[in-house]
Amino acid sequence: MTSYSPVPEKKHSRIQLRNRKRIIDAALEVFSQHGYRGATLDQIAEQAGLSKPNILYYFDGKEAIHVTLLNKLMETWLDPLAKMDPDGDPLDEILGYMHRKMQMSRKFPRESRLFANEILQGAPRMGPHLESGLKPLFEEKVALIQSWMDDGKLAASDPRHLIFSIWATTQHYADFEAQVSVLTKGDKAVFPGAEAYLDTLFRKVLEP
Amino acid sequence: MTSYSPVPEKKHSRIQLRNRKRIIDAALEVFSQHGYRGATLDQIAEQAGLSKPNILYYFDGKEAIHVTLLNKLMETWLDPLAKMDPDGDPLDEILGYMHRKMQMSRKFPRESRLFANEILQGAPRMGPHLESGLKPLFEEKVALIQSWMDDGKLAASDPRHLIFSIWATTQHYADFEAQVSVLTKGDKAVFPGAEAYLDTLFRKVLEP
DNA sequence: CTGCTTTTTTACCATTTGGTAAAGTGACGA
DNA sequence: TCGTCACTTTACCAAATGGTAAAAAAGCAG
Repeated sequence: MTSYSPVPEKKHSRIQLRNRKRIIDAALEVFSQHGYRGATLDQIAEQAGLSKPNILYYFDGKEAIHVTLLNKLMETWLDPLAKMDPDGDPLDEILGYMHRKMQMSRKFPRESRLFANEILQGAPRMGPHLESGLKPLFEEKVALIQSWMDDGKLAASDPRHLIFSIWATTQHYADFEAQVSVLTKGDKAVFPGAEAYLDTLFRKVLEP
Repeated sequence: MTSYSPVPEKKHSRIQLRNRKRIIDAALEVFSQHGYRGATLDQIAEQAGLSKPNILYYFDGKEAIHVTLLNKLMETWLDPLAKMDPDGDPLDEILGYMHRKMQMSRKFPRESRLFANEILQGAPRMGPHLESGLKPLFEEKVALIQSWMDDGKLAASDPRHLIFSIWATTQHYADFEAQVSVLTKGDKAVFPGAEAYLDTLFRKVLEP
């Protein structure tokens, strides 16, 4: 069992904890804005309020920071889907999921863009995580939705493309914010409008 | 009037034309895969089969290549939307638009990722184009769709979010291909399935 | 206080990368 | 065949960037 920390085993002092958190926060800011290659250790250092060598005291390198960040956020990212309840009302569960994803776009746009960047580049540092983290969850929920459709509780369609369309439409507002904001300038209620629109949209596809 | 070309005015020899095209093609490949900062002139040079200084003989620099590329592709990118016909059948026109966008994702995924990269980073080299190229067209079509809705030819909803959702869902298959392919491994008919699903989806929102 | 460990800084380094100067090569008309 | 102009290559350079070594400073247990 190797550790990411420079200290061999889990010896996390208060300073250790505080600075590692600072670095991860700074890295989220910088990586999500510039992508992996576009981000520099100097930028992360400045954002974190630490010197570059000091950052390398806490992490083994640029890539280690990025991987740690991705790992840390993976659970948060999958959480809304994991919360989809097999025992709940099918329509409520899926619309609820869509709304939770929308909240993610609204509250965590940096996290959204971080993942978007990584996937766009072909997921070079996240391939394994897609297989081991996302895929099983995806398949579980696809099967769940399929069973709801088979039971006639939802209109039949391809559950995989349904999930893709939820991801696409909700993440769009975070990932393509630069474009959305140009095209909706002056509208203070873009997110509420989007939520209302998507609610109607998915309700119409899903209602039996 | 300044020109991008090293030759002051429009003196485009055969070699000039051929090599500029090679460079643009190579740049599309490299920029779409690695993003602006991630791409290097050496990569573009190798892909183009030319030396780096030779590339700089044809273009003023990395940024000039990127800007030229973006400009060249802008029209192609907006074309499907521009083709939406005010005199056509509303439902056919919008679904037709969606299908044309889907074709773009299928046939020009690199172009899609190029734009996605640029927007994700906040459109630093495309801001003006969004304002001058995309925005007027967007607003024209929003007004058109709104008038169709006002006339009762389509179910009422927010035309802006409708267009966003078409962009999001169709481009998803190109931009997040790395993720889609992991989750649909073995399925040879992802695109046809997506098209059928999206056809149903938008038909249900749009039908009055 | 004291000695030891953890943390931070200073001073570097090697590589990569965008870019340039200038010499060389080739095509083509007079 | 020669001169000119368009194109290409060779040999560089300065800045940026990821990373390191080692000294200095700060914590902290006794």
